[in-house]
Amino acid sequence: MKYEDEFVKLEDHLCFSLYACSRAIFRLYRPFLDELNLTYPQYLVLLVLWERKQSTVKELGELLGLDSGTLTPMLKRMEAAGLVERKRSAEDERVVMITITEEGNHLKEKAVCIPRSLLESTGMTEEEVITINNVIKKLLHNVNTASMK
Amino acid sequence: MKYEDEFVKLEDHLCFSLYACSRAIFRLYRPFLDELNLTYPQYLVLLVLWERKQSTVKELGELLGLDSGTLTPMLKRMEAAGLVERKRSAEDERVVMITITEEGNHLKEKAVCIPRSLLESTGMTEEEVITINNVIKKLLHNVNTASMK
DNA sequence: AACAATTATATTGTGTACAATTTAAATGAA
DNA sequence: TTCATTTAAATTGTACACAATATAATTGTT
Repeated sequence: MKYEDEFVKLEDHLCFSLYACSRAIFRLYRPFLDELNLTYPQYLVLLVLWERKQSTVKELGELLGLDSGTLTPMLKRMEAAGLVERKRSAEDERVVMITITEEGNHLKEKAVCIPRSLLESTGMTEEEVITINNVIKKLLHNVNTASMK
Repeated sequence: MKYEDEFVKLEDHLCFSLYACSRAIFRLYRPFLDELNLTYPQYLVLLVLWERKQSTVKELGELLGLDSGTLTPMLKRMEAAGLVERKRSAEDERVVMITITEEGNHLKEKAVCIPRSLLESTGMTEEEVITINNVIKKLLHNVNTASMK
């Protein structure tokens, strides 16, 4: 009945565990991403573009849970680095199409080994990771549903 | 055998789920914390100080997984807001003691209801949250152990 | 058609994160 | 004791996050 009590400690805050854990995993990614000159959020954008070649800022925002205030400058940096192209759609001038470049696509080959490397460095089994991921995805869904109201 | 494959999708990246989920929960906290004029990381600092009244920058860094580059400016803002005091230790001039003020301590009464409110808004049971928290804390431990090597 | 409302990005401003470096104090070995 | 090493914070610089606002294009209503 922790949540009935007067005070919930830091360590009992699920939100803190998630926050600390995601940053701790960022740290594991860093040496691999440094190799590719990528930040973690940039890597996430590429994951989307490796799947579908092309996307809009709006769609990237929905998939990653980021807004244009975060994405616009990040995508400009990625464009400057030669990883993506930004072009206004001809049909709807409000929309900016983000397309992956040859160079951006080429990084995929160097990046595919990262998930397995990280899995090994934590010493966890693939099944464990998949199970936890499903739990977190369900939690994310609950939280997003809650924030709609 | 996802991790043996050529390519792991965004949604199968546990790290992305954790990252998205922790930011989604931040969003649930926001209206409550706005009321107290706190950011989420500042709330975390107060959680520590509500437990032990006093801490050092180093200790806060270890507990929260943040470094002085993040904490120093944040603690200065909290000092400016009247929530904490920053004072060099007399025994060891390198150490900065962070002490909670009357005002900072007073916020505790307004904040204790937050965890329960959030629990209710997600519609999850306390047992579920505790279970997930234990899973994530174990994962965090594994990740931190991995990064030592 | 005219114009209000909506939509997709961009911009501005504040607050983290964190690597890398700096500074000053304390510790330890010769 | 003396000086190299270590340690705790602070500083610098870059990159997110995100609220709030602005801008321009499209859609919906009358």
